[in-house]
Amino acid sequence: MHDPLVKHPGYTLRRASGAMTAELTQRLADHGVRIVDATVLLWISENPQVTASALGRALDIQRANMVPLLKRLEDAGLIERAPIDGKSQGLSLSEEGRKRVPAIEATIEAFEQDLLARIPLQHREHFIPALDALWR
Amino acid sequence: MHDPLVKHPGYTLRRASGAMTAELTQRLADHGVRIVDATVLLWISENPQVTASALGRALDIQRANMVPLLKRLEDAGLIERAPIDGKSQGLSLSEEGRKRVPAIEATIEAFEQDLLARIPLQHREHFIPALDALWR
DNA sequence: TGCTATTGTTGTTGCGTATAACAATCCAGA
DNA sequence: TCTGGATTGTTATACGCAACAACAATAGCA
Repeated sequence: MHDPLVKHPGYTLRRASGAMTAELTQRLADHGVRIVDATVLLWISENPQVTASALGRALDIQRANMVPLLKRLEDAGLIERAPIDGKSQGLSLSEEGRKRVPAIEATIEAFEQDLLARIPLQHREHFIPALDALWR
Repeated sequence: MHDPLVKHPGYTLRRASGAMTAELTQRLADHGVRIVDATVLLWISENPQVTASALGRALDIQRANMVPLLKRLEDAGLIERAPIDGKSQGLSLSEEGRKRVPAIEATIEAFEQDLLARIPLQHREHFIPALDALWR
């Protein structure tokens, strides 16, 4: 059967992204978090007191969609909110969050290493620069 | 604000894929089709009488999810089904489908070219080989 | 012939994202 | 200082895509 989309960068990009996303989702399931949860936790860890809106802008997540996401993390006892002023609230890791984020981070780091290791050596250094040109 | 995921290939891959997917979705909207519709149409065009199951296997789409997809294309008058035997049916482009697929294909080709053009020259030839290693 | 695998299908669920709207609050310019 | 526009968090709703379980009908092989 003939594949009309072999050698098409956009198609290849979508397929590769889908495969890697599925794998990371699987690995993070052991920690009870989704990819987007882990991403947000890492951002909050690195930027304490960041605001929900600012976080949404950085990750390209609509403000409205941050609501259930943060609620989930708060219900899981991983993050805390503290009012900054009358309308903004700063996000930070809770005690429990600080305890569990390192393992999540380690899982992500291991995944990233494994991903990179699958790319033939001669192409490896070009991977991130090429992708960066498509969205940064 | 510090981004904890800069230089992470998996994260970069997801972001680049998302950006490109959004752009292609936009471009294909002019033709009234989604990305997955266009992909299926191209496959059927290159493989007349292909079966729904075989198509699903090639594109990693569950058999069950092919049903509404093909129904949409059939309702739009773009494809036709012809029984192969008692349980399989061959898919092919309809008259209308053959008329409209070339423009859709041209849109995709233009998109792929534009995508590639955004990647700095020294990284360009490494793009597809690197991605292929992640899913093929 | 009989058993297993395959095909198309239905129904349901979950996840991620998009849009519109709203009240409360802020901030900067007149 | 006042005020109008922008921002923040939130609700509700919808869409697109993928996953799973189950089923009847059929095909193909032992």
